[in-house]
Amino acid sequence: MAKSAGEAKATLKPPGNQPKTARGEATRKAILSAAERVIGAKGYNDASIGHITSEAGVAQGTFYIYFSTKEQVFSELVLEMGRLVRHTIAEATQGVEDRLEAEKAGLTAFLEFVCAHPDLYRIVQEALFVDPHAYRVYYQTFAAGYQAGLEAAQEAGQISKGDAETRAWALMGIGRTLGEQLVVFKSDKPISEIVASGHDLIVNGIKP
Amino acid sequence: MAKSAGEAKATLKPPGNQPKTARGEATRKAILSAAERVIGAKGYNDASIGHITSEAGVAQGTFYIYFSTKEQVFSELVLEMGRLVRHTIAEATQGVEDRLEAEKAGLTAFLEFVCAHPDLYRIVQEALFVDPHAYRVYYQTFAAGYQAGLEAAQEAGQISKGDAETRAWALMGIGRTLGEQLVVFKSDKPISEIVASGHDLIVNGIKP
DNA sequence: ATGAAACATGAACCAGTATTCATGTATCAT
DNA sequence: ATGATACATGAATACTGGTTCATGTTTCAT
Repeated sequence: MAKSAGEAKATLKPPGNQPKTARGEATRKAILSAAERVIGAKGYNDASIGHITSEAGVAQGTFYIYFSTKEQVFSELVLEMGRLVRHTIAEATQGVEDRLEAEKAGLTAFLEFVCAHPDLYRIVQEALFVDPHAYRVYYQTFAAGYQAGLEAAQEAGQISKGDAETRAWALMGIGRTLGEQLVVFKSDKPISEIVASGHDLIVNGIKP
Repeated sequence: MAKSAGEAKATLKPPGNQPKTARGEATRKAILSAAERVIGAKGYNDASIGHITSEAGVAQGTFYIYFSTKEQVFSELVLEMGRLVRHTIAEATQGVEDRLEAEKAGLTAFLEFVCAHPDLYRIVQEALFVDPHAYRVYYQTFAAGYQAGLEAAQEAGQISKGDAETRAWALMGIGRTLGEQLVVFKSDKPISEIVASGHDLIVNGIKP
């Protein structure tokens, strides 16, 4: 019942137009992927529709067959980034019983991900201005999952007691900034070293 | 000698025009402060010169008496933000002998600062796209200072040994994200609590 | 085959806005 | 007083770039 209504008037969003053919599907993907590269490289404002479509190898008007607005393609990228990151980390920590080990695996996976997708990484930051809602969703979803994980680990006695919400944000911040050091500031330090130092900090702190 | 040359051709930057009168000084400040509010609120692109000047209570042309370009006023804001933050933290940690205590004082000062200047905080993030150079300078300067402090504390045996560079970035990330939680996500958690939890994490880690 | 739906094109439209400029007005040293 | 310099104005300029549209072309069910 709730489902049938959603089709006619799109309870949540009018997504431009969804392709109905394999050809359309391919074109839409081409545009989306071009947008990722172009926006990631030049930023939202300097990335014109013309740039994006020419990178995708289609005419300018084609863009508006699949996206109703420039902002929409951006939002979609942010959403996709969120799903990808969470999926990547979930996969990497799958089956790791010890939380401290899971932290290490998660941090490693995250840093590898941002190295593989430097564009997407920058895009999320710009969302704070271009699409604040997407930005909030991105971080709040991530933080909520993180917090739940920490709380479970506390119950299990795998980590010390503490304010899981603040911890979640703080740990997220560590990953974020270390990722930025890699991608934005182009550090050549190997990921394994960064993870080792970062993880030691997370586990033991800095007290003598 | 070095000075006299600097005047004619500005070795470092042509700062639009520096005012030479108290009146000019005041106008320039008014524009800069209006720019902070407007850009902070609407973002760089949606903040037009018209918005800024009308907020400042001057005509549009007046802007170009003091700034040669829209980007320049932005850069100046980022630079100012950097100086302000570093100054604020330096002041707060002044004379605190123990590094662990200094961390707490610094984190508190930082969070209080971002609460007092939410606009400036957002502006720095946007610099990644609008003025990447200013962005890099901001974080690298901050990180370098942080790292030096950590290294000194290590020598003094006040904190454990570890990769000071990575630690500096990680700790910066904690402050950054906790500040964001406050300002962007409007958490109502009192700063003292956030600091307590964050500081405990920094000092002791999360191991059981 | 064939008509309709989906897809594609790129030139034209148009709104917004950064920047310039010709024309004033205030301030101050002499 | 008076000329010079700093400061202020706001309309005009110039250009960018998102979006639309009239016109094709491809795909596919029947």
